This record gives sequence, structure tokens and C-alpha cells, in this order.
Amino acid sequence: MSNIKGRGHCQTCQIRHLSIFAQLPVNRLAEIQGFQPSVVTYAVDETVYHQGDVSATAFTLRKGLVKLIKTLPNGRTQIVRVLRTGDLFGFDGFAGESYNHTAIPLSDIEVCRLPLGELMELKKQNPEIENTMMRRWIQHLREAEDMMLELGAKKAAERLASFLIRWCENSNGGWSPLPLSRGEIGELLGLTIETVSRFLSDWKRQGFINEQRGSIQIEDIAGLRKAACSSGSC
Amino acid sequence: MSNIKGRGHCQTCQIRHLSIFAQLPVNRLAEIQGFQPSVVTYAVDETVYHQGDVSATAFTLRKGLVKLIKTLPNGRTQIVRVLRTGDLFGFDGFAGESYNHTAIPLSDIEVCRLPLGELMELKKQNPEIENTMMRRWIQHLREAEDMMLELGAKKAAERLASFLIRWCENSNGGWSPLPLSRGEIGELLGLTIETVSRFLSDWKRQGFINEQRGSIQIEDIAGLRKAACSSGSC
DNA sequence: CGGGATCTTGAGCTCAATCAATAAACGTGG
DNA sequence: CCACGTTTATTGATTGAGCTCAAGATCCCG
Repeated sequence: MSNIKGRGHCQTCQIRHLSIFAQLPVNRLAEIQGFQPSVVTYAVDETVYHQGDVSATAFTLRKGLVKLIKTLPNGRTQIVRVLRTGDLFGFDGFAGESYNHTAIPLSDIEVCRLPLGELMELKKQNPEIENTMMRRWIQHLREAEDMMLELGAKKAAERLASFLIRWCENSNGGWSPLPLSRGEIGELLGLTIETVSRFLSDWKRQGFINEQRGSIQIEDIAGLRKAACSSGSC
Repeated sequence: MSNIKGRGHCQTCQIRHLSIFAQLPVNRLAEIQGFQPSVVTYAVDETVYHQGDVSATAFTLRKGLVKLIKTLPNGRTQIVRVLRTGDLFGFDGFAGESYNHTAIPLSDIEVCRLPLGELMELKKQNPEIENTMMRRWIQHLREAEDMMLELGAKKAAERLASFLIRWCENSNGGWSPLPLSRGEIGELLGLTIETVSRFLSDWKRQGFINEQRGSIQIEDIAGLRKAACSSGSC
């Protein structure tokens, strides 16, 4: 089960600079008395919330990775986003809606529970928060649009290659942890396990990539880039 | 070319109840002196803005329909959203970004130009606007997630059928204008012209749908629903 | 070391893309 | 209003990318 680890201490929070409170002056935080969100841990595969549940709290991811998935009645599922440290999620209640997807940890995680009522109040009183949230929503929307292009207009190899390039873009040349199974990569890109596996094996043989214990490394980005644009002039 | 039709008169605007200013009391509008956005018209296929352009103005759609598209270097394109009356678009500048997609009218349209600087100011002074925009961003994000599920997890027939059902859901049983070509429906759903045409013809023959001069009607929604869930238990 | 999960690889098949040829709809000017 | 050309849609034939099914291989954990 999920576990309440304690109360958050926003003023000393290690990841505040990544959160929606990043722009908030520290002294302002001190003024906010009542606000001490609980920090909660979840184990892998322990659902944080389910699609359809009433959304009364949002979360900030403090540690680990989370996948947001949508599932069809027949069981086929789509990962709509992979969250990283500092990401805000579960805010559908702000629009009077229930959660539109299910949130599942990809590793053991630690989140900060933000009751929407309190968050709304904070947001009203601190334009910096409002602003940061707005920027993030716009950013998410842009990423969602990018993903629609991937899913709607690209072929299997192109999707997988550009996914790998994106995934590894901040660890240039080095190893990146890849805590997603073949199946999950497939659910993210609209492909089957087998298709993902085939291309990855292929690219390993060709020396484009390297893999080891849940980590991946791009060895020949030019080769991958070429695979990302199979038919011609990208 | 695009045409400046004149200055908007927000207080008497016919579509204000659909816009981001819907929640704003009319008397508040009267107090806002400087704000008189220009109303501009564009003809079909005349681009409102291009992916990559600096985003300094947002728009509210007053009349007609707009498609937002993303294009791959090789020419394949994806429609990421179809806008309706009252929709706000082109706000990437709020996040310091340039436009992430290209906006093209599907019919002759009329838009309200909203310089982001002025809009930002208005938003600061009127929490109702802020709030409405937030709700819309969340709503868009939800729709984008829904679309990712369509594109990533459904087959051709399922995508097309559920698109038709969604498109017609507000005109129950009656005719709905469908100003999208086969090609555009394909670009929206990640399919080719031929695939779209084949299923539509098929469903016309089966009496599920009816079509006439750019309008469509669902005659047998149960039949379509079945097509929307080809493999089993949805 | 054993056994469940995950990954790989092969073979065959199916759905949708591609290629190609009409057919229908539309707009334009006579 | 009709003839003409252009665009858009339909339909068929064929191909091929990616799915499905199946059998091993590898990894991982107790």
C-alpha cells in the first residue's frame, strides 16, 4: 500500500526548484502557514489514481518515474505521458473533471499530495504559481501535439528512433536509465512488444545503440536519425 | 489576403459567451478602456500563422472552422485539433515559445486578434479570465490525451467510427456539416484518403451513415458503435 | 538452481498503404 | 445552362509493414 512518509517542508524541499513553486520567493513560503502537504510513497505498479476517479488532489512527483495511461474497454492501453521529478499531475479537478487517465509508478516513487482546494487558494494569492502552472500546461499541450504527430504520421521505426533520441537527449553520449519494458515502450508508441524488440535488436546489431540492465546508450546518433526518417528528406 | 474587418466591441459581442471572456461581468468589460481587439477575416487555406513563427498574438475564433496542423519535413501532416467558434488558439507565446503548429481555416473565418501583452494584462486584473483559460487548457490536454489513445491503440475503422460519433454528437440524429475532405479526415486520424473513403462508402452501403454536400448524418448509431469496437467487448 | 517473467526470433497472415484507373463533384467561362 | 477542366472521391489490385502466434532464450529473483 501507499505510505505517508510525513509532512512536506516546502522551505527546505530539495526539488522545489523543479516544482510549480519554483518561482515563489522563499520568504513568501514562510508566510504560508497552513500549507504542509503530505509526502507519500508508492511502490511500483501501485496505482496513484484511476481514470474516472474524482480528482480532489493533485501531485508533484518528488522521486522516481510515473506513467499516465488510458485503457480501452478491450484492454489495449496507451501511455499518454511519462512524468519526471518536479512534474505536476492529477489536476483535472481544476476543470471540474475526474481523472482522465490512470497514474502508475514505473519505480518506487515519492509524491507530494496537493489538495486542489488548498492549491487553488495558494494560486489565487501567488501569481507566480499561477504563471508557472500556465506555462506548464501550455508546454504539456505542445508535447501532446508532438506526440500526436508521432503516432499519426510516423512509421514504427521512425517513432521508436525519435523516442530514443528524445529520451537520451540530456545525457549526451552517455548512458540513460530506461525503466520501461518493451511492452511499455510499445504502449507509448502504439506498437507491439515484438516490433519494439525487433528494431532494438536490429539497431544493437548495427551498433546504433547499446543496452545494459535497464540503461541505454546511443552510440551512433546519425544512424538512429536516419532510421527516424526512413522515407527520405527529414 | 487576410482582412481587418474593424475593431471588436466586446460588450456587444455575439459570441462572448463562448469566449474566454464569458465569465467576465459585462460592467467589468465597460471599465476596460484600451482593449479593442481587431476582428480579422481569412479565406479558406489562407494561413493564420505558421509553425515556428514567433507567437505574439492569440486568437479567438468567431466564425468558421480552423484546423491546427503539424507537418513533417517529408510532407506528411497531422491535424492536431479542429477549432470551433469561441476557441482560443495561438497562445504559445504565453510560455515563451513560438507557435507549435500551423493554423489554417477550413472555411472563411473571422477571428479576434488578442495581442498577448494585452491579454496577459487583462488576465492579471481579472481572475475570471485566468480561470476560464486554465479550465480550457486542462480540457484541451484531456482531449489531446483522448486523441493519443485513438491514434495509438485503435484500428482504422475504430478511429473513423468514433470520430464520426464524436463529430455528430451534438446534432442527435440530424445532419451535421462536415467541412473536411477525405484527405483531411485521414490527416486527423492517421489514415490515408483511400482507407477513409473505403470505410465511409462501406458504411453508406450498410445504411449506417448518410452524406450530402458536405453534411453527414448518422442513421444507425448502433451499427457505427459496433464498428468503433471491432475486436470484442467495448 | 529452479521457475516466472521478459525478451528475442521466426513464420505466416492481415490490415492498411500504395499504385492505378475511373467516376463523380465542382467551379469557371462561354 | 451546358461544356470543359480540375479537383476530389471511389473502387480495384497489389504490396508490405507490422500484428499475431509460437517457440526458445535470457534474465532475474527467491
